[in-house]
Amino acid sequence: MERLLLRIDREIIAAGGKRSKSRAAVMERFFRAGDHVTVDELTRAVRKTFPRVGTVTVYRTLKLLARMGYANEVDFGEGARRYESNLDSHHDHLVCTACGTVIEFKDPDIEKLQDLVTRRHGFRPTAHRLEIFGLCRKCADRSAGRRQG
Amino acid sequence: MERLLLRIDREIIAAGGKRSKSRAAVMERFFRAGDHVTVDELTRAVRKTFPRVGTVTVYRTLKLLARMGYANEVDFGEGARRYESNLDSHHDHLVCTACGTVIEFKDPDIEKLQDLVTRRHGFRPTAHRLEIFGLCRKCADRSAGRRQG
DNA sequence: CCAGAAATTGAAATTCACTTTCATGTTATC
DNA sequence: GATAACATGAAAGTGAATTTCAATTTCTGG
Ligand SMILES: [Mn+2]
Ligand SMILES: [Mn+2]
Ligand SMILES: [Zn+2]
Ligand SMILES: [Zn+2]
Repeated sequence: MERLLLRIDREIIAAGGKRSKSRAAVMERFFRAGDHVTVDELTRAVRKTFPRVGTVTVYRTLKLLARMGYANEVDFGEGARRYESNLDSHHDHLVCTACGTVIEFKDPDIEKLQDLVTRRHGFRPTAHRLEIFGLCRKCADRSAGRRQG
Repeated sequence: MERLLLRIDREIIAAGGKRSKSRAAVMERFFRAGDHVTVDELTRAVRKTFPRVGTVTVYRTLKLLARMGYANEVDFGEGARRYESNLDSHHDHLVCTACGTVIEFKDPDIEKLQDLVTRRHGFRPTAHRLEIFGLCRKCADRSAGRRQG
């Protein structure tokens, strides 16, 4: 983690950038924070320790991390996009429309079938996203309980 | 098609609405148009025959059709959402990032595997979307050709 | 330590898709 | 055709995201 931040910093400098406290604070919080965070959420979190950090810097830092491959933009159709760290391998999402919980999953079989589909259409895939919306276990149980009294 | 429009009109009236020329024009164009159309695109198309139709009416009509189940909102992350008619059964999309072509596909095996995933997590699915981004056959060929001279 | 050059910051302005408002026009009903 | 309800569209309003720009910070190297 400390390692990661150093590595990213070095990469930024190698590309002609300079270090900065605000950006460092944003990055640290981002990689510590639970994933799938909005710019607004992250800004509030960062400001607990660095109250003067502007929203713009959070926008810029997350865009930068995404460009460098350390973060992913995701969009669950809520109106604001979310970011997740891109340190571990690809996964897809179950999104609870009641409580907002996001469950990550990997399914190699689905991925294989996706490859077949694209091949069948002469399509050369570069990225994909699979999102399943519905009720997480907790919310499903709750609504079932309510239904039965 | 004429049938469809009549049916929708009847449904609107049954719900306390009234007929309207603008809305009729939008609906007709929408169901004739190729799918995956933006509000802006559809507005321009409608205005070829009804120049006075406002963007707002297109927004409202598409929202209405979506609420009534005759249209779907889709979002390929371009900044503006798209609409498609919802007359035939569910499908997913291959989206060419070079030319914008959208290929629709159905894969029951993938859907089955999705069901397994959700079951494994005690998740009750209500909707999902699977989008694969990349190059369509044409664009893939073109870029391959360029690479080889 | 001290310029000076270049990158970074954040407040404010801007953009853009989309929604809301509201005065006016249309449609249905009696 | 009078009346009430609905639909329309121009204009104003929202809200997320981006751009602008003057001020600040970081780095270099004398
Ligand atoms: Mn994730
Ligand atoms: Mn489609
Ligand atoms: Zn839930
Ligand atoms: Zn293409």
